Amino acid sequence: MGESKHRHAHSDGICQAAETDEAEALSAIFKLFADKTRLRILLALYRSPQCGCDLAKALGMTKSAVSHQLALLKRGHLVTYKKEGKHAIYRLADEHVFQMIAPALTHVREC
Amino acid sequence: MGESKHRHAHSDGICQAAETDEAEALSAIFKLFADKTRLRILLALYRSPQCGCDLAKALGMTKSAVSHQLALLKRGHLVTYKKEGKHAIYRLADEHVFQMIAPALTHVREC
DNA sequence: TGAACGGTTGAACAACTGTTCAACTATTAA
DNA sequence: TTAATAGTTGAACAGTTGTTCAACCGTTCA
Repeated sequence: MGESKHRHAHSDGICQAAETDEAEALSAIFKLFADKTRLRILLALYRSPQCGCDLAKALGMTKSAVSHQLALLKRGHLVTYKKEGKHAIYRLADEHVFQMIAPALTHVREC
Repeated sequence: MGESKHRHAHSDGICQAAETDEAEALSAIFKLFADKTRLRILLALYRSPQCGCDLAKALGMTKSAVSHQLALLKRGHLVTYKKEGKHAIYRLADEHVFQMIAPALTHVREC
């Protein structure tokens, strides 16, 4: 119990991930962030929840392209939406999105 | 100064990223994490620095495949290496790697 | 009713990506 | 020297992925 082969006291969870196919699940999440369009959508929704129509205008892309990407983000539980008449208002699912992006931003700006 | 259109007090950095092509740089980093093999390499190096040869054995992959992925990780400043005789000892570049993976792991386990 | 708008969907295409293979360099040991 | 090991590299291939296009559904408003 008290002994450990690891250098890091907080590494148990991460080391476990290395040995199982949890790595596959992990990569699936990172894939969602690994696209410029999806990132811009997430960042726009972070600023304020909005409908797909406004997103398309803000990004200068077609409704279809945005809808396809939103579908992936929905499937990955990164965004939620509720229908309001003609519109579908999208918003970030939780604070994880911010917690994922912030350290990446730090890394970008330090390189 | 005191007023803000945003819901989040800590959002300035992130909102800036949405408007510039910093989103492209961001996605480039996430791409490095968005592959099972590269994640397994990073997680193995987190446990302990080691040579490419041992990595290949641990992952059950060819030296070539591992070397290709290590080259990408080097280019992205996620790992460093030093040559020691025949071997090249790889290690994580900094703590960012852990800070990027930890919240993703949380998200995986909560879904 | 019908037109306009918001949104979704599937197929098709081009672009990208990860692995394999073969050839190569460099170091170590016999 | 030769053989073996560690590692890199570029081309080629298959698999994946993001956008476009066209067709479609549901809601609103005239």
